Formats: sequence, structure tokens, C-alpha cells
Amino acid sequence: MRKSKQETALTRKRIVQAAASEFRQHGIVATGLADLMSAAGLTHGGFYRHFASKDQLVAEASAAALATTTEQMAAIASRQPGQKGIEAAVGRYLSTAHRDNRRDGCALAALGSELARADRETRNAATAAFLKLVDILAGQIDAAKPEEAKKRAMVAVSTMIGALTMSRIMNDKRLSKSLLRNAFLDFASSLNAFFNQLPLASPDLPC
Amino acid sequence: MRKSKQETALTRKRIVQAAASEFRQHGIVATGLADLMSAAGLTHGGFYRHFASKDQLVAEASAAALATTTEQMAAIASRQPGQKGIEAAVGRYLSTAHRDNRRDGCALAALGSELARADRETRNAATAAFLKLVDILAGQIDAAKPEEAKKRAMVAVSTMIGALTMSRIMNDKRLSKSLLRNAFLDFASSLNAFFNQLPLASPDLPC
DNA sequence: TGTACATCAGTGAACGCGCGTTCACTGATGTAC
DNA sequence: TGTACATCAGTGAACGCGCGTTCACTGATGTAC
Repeated sequence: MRKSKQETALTRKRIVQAAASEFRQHGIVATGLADLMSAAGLTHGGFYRHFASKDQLVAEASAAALATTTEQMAAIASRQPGQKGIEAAVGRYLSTAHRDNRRDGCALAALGSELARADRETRNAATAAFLKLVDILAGQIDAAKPEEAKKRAMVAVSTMIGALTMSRIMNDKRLSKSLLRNAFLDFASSLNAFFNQLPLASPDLPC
Repeated sequence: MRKSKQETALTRKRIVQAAASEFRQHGIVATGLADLMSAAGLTHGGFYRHFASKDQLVAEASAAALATTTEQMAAIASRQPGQKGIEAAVGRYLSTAHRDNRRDGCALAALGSELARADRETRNAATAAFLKLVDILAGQIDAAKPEEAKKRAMVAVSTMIGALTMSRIMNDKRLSKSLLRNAFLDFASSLNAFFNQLPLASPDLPC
């Protein structure tokens, strides 16, 4: 039953993609290897021909899921120049369609609190994806101060992740939708001030 | 070995508090009943004298954890009037001390993505706590439009949850700290505009 | 108030089950001559 | 190019383990008279 090198590589990708979906749908700890191997059309015994451990798959699947999200966001943003493109990307992120499709959505929102307990490699992948999203937003603004734009974008991406997470917790669909809408409107209405003017004030610092 | 009613009630509270801490520290799915019963100084067999299922404990422990957070935030905010009190509460939430103390911190950040998969009662408790935090922020501002203040506060609390979650994912402590600081400064610098002026603009709506 | 009995909080063993991981086996693929 | 053999992807059974839950048992508490 040995498979060709080409087929083996495809099988491996299939497992990673299945894991990326299953983890986002059901959570990392709650998803068993047997579940996701059968989601990839295989039996669980073959898992260790491709990966050394579940943790290794978690890292690869998280990275793969996050790459999809950053690529989609970059594609949407680049479809229109400057502010319009950014609004389109953020609007997509904060949509009810994204909220209702955990399987294919942003892993930072779908797995956030579990990623905080994951191993070093997984957390590095998550951090890199966060910074990629920040650069997508900040990079499309010709701000006078790019450092300032980046700071603003870090906060904006945090808002997106927090709002999407909370919108999925809420049982009340109307409340959930209004949270997404408020987050988007807040972002859109302050976008100009966000990136073009206003230096950060410095009141009592935390930490 | 029967215990008095008073002692039984105390034991029950002890289990709920131990669960509230253990869940926030290690996650809901990853925490076993035997773990948290021994954290409460008991053996696992006695669990079902107090609760019908793990899910019931999850709901009660989540509500208890969230109540502690909302009470602390309300207390800090009310110590100083208006904007100053709110800044103190948000500064505390976005502190490295909070980031490094998952056990006693906000469950919306510690368990966010797991809460989105929890049962109805747990999610209702989480939603109520979110709205409580929103009211704490919005309620201490004498805005011309309280509805507008509430919308702004919903976004602010989402930012807090997202930023705290991301700060815990990051391996780089400097980056983690700067994210918390940026989120706080952004909030503080826009607090006036946030609650007192600016109606929401309406560009392309998401959803 | 004192006695007799029912209740039940907590213990520790046991239930079936699914977990991550290992392994003997199969047979097609890859490689060496 | 053809043959002989080593490799190894995938299967399915099995490993020990910890999970949530159940249960017989103990003995102090609560209750009824």
C-alpha cells in the first residue's frame, strides 16, 4: 500500500487542511486525531508517518489556517486603493458570514484562548499572523508617521479579534450583529483620524 | 461522614471557586474534574453530590469568575469620578499584571474561544458580563447620547478582550507589553471624542 | 430533652470510552544492478 | 529496460492512561417522636 512521493505530499497537505478546519470548528483540545484523520479520509494509524506528535500538527495547522486568513485579507484590501480597500477587508472580517463560518475563518478569533496555552512554535505563528494583519492595514495608508499607523493598526486588529470572538459567544443574534456593526462603524469613522492625524496622548500609563 | 448544611454550602462554593481558577488557568476542556476537585481539597467521587454534570459547573464557575471581574472593574472605576475612573479600570485590565495572572483575571479573555463553544447558560453568563463591563464604562460618562456611549463602550471592551488575548499569545514580552500599552493609549487619547462628540459615520456596511 | 432512625457528604473503586501513541502487517513504490 | 529487493504509506488492533460518571459504603448530621 505504499504511495508515491507525490501522493504522500498531497496526503500530508490534506491532513493539515483538515486539521486547520477541525481545530477552528471544535477547538484544539477537543479535537481528537482520529476525528481529523477521518475528516482527511484516512484511518488514525497512519498519522505518525507524517507528524511526530499532535503538537507538531497543531503548529502546522495553525500556521496554515492563519496564512489563508492573511492572504484573503491582503487580497481584499488590495482590490481597492488606500482607505477603501482597508474598509472592505475589515468589513469582511467583521461580517456575520465570517462569524458563522468558524471552519474557514480567522484562527486568532476561533482559537485565541487556546493559542495562548499552545507551544512556542504555534504561538510564534499566531504572533506573525497578527503582525501580518497589522501590516496589511497599516501598509495601505500613506501616513505621515508609519510607526504611528502601525500602533493604530495593532489596536484595530485587537478590536476585530475581540469583537468577532464576543459575537460568537452571544446567543442573541441581534446583539451579536450590532456588536460587529458597531466595531466596523467605529473603525470606519475614525479611520482618517486614526492614521493621518492625532499623535497618541500620554495619560497615566498602565503596566 | 455527612457534613452540616453550612459546611456543605461552603464546600460547594469552594469547588466553584477552584473551578473558576483552574478553568481560566488551563482551559475548560483541558481541566479534568479530578484536577479541580483535588484543587478544592476533595476527591473526585463527591462531585455529583453538588453538580449534575461538568457543564453545570462550567456555567457556574464561568459566572463566578466573570462576577469577580465585573465587580473589580466597577470598584476601580468608581474610585475616581468620570473619565479618570474609567481610565484606571481600563489601565488595570490592560496591565501586564492582568496578562500574567490568568487564574484570577477576566474569563472572557482567558476562555474566549472556548466560551463560544459552551452551552447556552454559560454563553448567557458571558454575554451578561460583557454588557456589564460595557455599562461600567458607558455609565460613568455623562454623554449627551447614552446610546452612543454604549456603542463606543462595546467596541472598547472588545478591544480590551482582543488585546489581552493577543498579549498572552505573544512570546516576545516587549511586543506583548507594547500591544497592551498601545491599546490603552488609544483608548485614553480618544476617550473624549469617544463619548462626547462624533456620531458614527455610515460608510459601506458589513454583514 | 433524649432516643431511634433516615439522610446524605465525602471516599475510593469501578464503569465504559476515547485519547495520543505504538506496532505488526500489507503491498505498491522506489532503487540498485 | 528488466529484475530483485528494500522502503515505507496506510490499515487496524492494541497499549496505557485519564476522562466523566456511577456506586457501595461510612459515619456524622438532621429529623421525628
